[in-house]
Amino acid sequence: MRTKQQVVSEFRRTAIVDAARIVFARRGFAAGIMDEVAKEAGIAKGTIYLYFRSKDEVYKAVMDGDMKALNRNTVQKLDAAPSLHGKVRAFILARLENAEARKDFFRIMDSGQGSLAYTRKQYRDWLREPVQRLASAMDEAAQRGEIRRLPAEPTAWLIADMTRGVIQRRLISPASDPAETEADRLMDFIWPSLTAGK
Amino acid sequence: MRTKQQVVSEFRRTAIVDAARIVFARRGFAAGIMDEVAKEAGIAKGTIYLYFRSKDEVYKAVMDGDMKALNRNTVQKLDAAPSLHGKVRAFILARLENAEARKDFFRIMDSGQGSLAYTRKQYRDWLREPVQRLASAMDEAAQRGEIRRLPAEPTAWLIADMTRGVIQRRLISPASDPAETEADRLMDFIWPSLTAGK
DNA sequence: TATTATACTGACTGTATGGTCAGTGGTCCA
DNA sequence: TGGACCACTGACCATACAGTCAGTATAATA
Repeated sequence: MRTKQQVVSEFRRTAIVDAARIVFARRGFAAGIMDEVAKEAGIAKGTIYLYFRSKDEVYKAVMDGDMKALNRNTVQKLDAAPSLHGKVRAFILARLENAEARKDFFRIMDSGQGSLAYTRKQYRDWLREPVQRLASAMDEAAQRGEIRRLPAEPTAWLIADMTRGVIQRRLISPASDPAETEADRLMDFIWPSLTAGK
Repeated sequence: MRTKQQVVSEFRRTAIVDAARIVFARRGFAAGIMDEVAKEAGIAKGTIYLYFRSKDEVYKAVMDGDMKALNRNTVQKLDAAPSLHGKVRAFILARLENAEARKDFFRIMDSGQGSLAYTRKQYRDWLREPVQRLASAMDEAAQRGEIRRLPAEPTAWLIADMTRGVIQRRLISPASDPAETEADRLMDFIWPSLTAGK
């Protein structure tokens, strides 16, 4: 049973992280000032420092939370799809839609601002789980003869890289097509490559 | 005939831009302080402001110069290749090798720091020429029946996005394979997709 | 209701740094 | 040789902002 205290405390933490996400997305990490985060959260700046050690900690909290949610979401949709084709598409679509729904977060994460070293070091770890799921699915499909034999893990990373590249372009020049269309276009490109010679 | 004055002036500008590239790459834009740029260039800080209006201007000079050089290089190699396969590979390899050779610049450009808005707005324009060359080459090859018919420009952008994604990964986790190998791996993935059904 | 404990506030501090400008020294011409 | 010119210098200024902490409001307890 959580005490009233704990509930309030968690509420504040969440409010701060939410506010920080908005401010960092709007201005970037360096120009996203703590006074503004406080204002956005409707509290005094000092209060933030009751919950977080530093600006950097707040940044990490934003990144960690969103990244975990995104990866959970990706893995879930990937697992739910029956075929390999569906799984690859699910992976791509989950990333694209998330980028759409949470432009804020993706702008931060994309721009790699803030504790750069931290972001860099974490990036591969964050992505590892969904990518490895994808790789396993590809391995199994290859054994069933559905796709050609290819190095599953590098290829899965390649697909992740492609998706990321497309997301970045869509953030830069306002997305022209809906995520579904973009996912289909990507699949049109990827699938022949996986099945060539089959 | 350039006057002695002009020569010295150009020399200084270059020295400043070179120093700025190093410092910004080392620390990022925000933390790359002008005192350090001056020190790196072996001049006083005030001198920088004789040649550039602001820190932002210096940043733009770094980006513009490097971007133009990179694109010139890409187009040149692309044009030199005889076949479409060669052209696509040349495009990828040029980007990869440049990223390798000028990690500094790519770290800045990748991290999108500095005048963010500027970088974002320019990015598509910068890439447009090489990408459109690639698209034309693909169109021609499609007409010759070498590859399947597909929307050339979106596909060319996709290849550019893929390449960028791979470059980013190689910057994050120290590149394990030489650029040539990576280019081949990418081609193994891309080419079947372009020729599927042929 | 009085007392203690706890959460919160926001004015303030210290520092970092972009940009300035009065002064210096070297160069060139008369 | 003198002096006008100007590229260059670096101490200095103004500002912005992360983080602090003495003080206040609110809630819990007796």
